[in-house]
Amino acid sequence: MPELPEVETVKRTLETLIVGKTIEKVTVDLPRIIQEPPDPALFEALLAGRTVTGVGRRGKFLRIFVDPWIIVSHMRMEGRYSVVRRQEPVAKHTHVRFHFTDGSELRYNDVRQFGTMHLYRQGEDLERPPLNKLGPEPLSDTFTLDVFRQRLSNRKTTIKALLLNQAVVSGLGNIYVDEALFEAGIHPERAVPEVTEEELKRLHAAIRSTLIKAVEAGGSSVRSYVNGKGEMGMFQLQIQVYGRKGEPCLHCGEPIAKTLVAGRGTHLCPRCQR
DNA sequence: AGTTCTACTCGGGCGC
DNA sequence: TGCGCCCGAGTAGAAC
Repeated sequence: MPELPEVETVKRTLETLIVGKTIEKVTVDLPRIIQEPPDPALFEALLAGRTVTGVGRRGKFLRIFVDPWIIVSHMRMEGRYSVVRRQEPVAKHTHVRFHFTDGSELRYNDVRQFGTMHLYRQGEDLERPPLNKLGPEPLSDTFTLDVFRQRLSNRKTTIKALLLNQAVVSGLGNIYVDEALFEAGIHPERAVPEVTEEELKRLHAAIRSTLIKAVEAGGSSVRSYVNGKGEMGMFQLQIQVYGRKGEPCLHCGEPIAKTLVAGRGTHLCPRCQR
C-alpha cells in the first residue's frame, strides 16, 4: 500500500531505469485505469514517440514526465511498476505497458485495479484533479508548525481522520498515521480541538521523523509493495504499532490494540497514547 | 456553505 | 469446493 515513502522509493528507482528512454507505443489493457483523457486510445496516441525526461512525486502520486506531457499515476493499494525486457512474459494483472524503442518495457500491474492515471500537459497537472486539492508536502520546508496548526484549526473530527485527509497533509496513509500518532503519544480518536500545543509540536515532529526514516529504509513492505526493481522496503522492521495487534508495546509492554477509527483498522498502545 | 460521513470500486484471502 | 465477507485510497455525492 504505497504511501509517501513507498512512492518516493518507486520514483527514485524508476528515475534510474526510464529517464532518457523513448516510448515507441503504449498498450492499455484495462481502460478504467486511464482517467484522463477519457479515451484510452488517445492516451496511447499522445505518448507514442515521446521521451521520458524525469520522474517526480506529489503526495502519493507518481509524476512521470514525458515531454510535453505528464502522467500522474496513483498506485492505490497494490499497484506496481516494473521495467523488463520485451520478451518477458506478461504477468497476470498487467494493465498498462509502455514499450520503449530500446526493447524494454515499463509495466503497470495492479491486482485490485484501483490505480489511476491522468495525462496532462506539463504545468497543468498541479491545477487539475487529482493533484489540485492536495495539502502541503510533509517533508518540504513549507510544512512548518504554523502551517500544520493552521490546517488543523476549526476542524472537529478525530486527529486520525484529519491526518488521512490528503487536503490537510499529503502523503500519509494508514501505516504512517498510526506510527506518527504512536510516536507522538496521541490517541487516534482524540478530537482535533482537544490536541494541545505541546502535542501538536510532537505530532508535527513525529510525522516528519517517521516519514524520513521510512524513506531512508526504502519504504515498508507490509503487503505486496516492491519498488520498481522488485525489491522490498525495509521500514516494516522499524514499525512500532501497525500490524502488531496483541504484541507488546515497545515502550511499555502493554499489548497493542486494534480498533476501527475513521473507517480504518487502527493500531495503538492504550497506555502510551492518550 | 463548509465539513463530515457513506457508499463505491476490486479480487485475493479467509472463515465457515 | 464454494459461498460470502473483509480489506482499503480516494472521492463523489449524501447527510449533517
